[in-house]
Amino acid sequence: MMDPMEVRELRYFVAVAEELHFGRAAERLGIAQPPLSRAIQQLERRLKVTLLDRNTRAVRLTPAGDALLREGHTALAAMARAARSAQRAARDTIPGTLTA
Amino acid sequence: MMDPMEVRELRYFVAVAEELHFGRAAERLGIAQPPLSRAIQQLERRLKVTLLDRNTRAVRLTPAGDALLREGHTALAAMARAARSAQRAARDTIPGTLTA
DNA sequence: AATGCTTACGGGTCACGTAATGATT
DNA sequence: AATCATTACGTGACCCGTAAGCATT
Repeated sequence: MMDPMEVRELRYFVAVAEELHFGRAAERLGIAQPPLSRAIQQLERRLKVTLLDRNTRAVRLTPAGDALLREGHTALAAMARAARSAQRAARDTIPGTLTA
Repeated sequence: MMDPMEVRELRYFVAVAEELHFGRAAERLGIAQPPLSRAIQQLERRLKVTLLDRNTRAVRLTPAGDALLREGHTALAAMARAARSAQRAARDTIPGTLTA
């Protein structure tokens, strides 16, 4: 019932958290504001946590949002590293020198 | 054109890589074999890397697959940790003690 | 013939963009 | 009135399960 956070959601959140502005974040991500707004809501629902205060004009991070921003960078980096690691291993493999 | 690996794909791959058997991995994931098989193919296409040798009867890891399995665990853990970190920060926040 | 991965096919969900709405300055 | 996030609405892509296909033992 509580499935894991997806990379796309986290990427979107990081963009908003860094820009503190949905419009600029959407532009940076190459999407429109509405899907970005919805993705953040979905992530908040998934985690059952409020990540952003957008009461007034300004968008600000909640403590939970601040924590997710910091750990989020690490997590996204780890995902990217895993992918690169596989690609490097493939590149460094001389066809015929298999692990077996 | 080369978008990032998703958590679902990596989770599926780890299951197959650990079981070395699509049927058991699918059962463990609570899905059918076909979507699992397709997800692995999609991941291989995305990374442009062959992760599994399923020529003969047995399923075996390629060097790239082996690398992804090891780094993959770390990455999935980092994603889960980021989520928990946000939830913990929210829980530890007394309503009224905001960062501002 | 049995086992096991893959391809074919149909359906439901999800993510997106455009347009309209609401709220704040 | 202007700015900016959200909700409404329709469409295309994606993911899944069932069924059929194909290869190996």
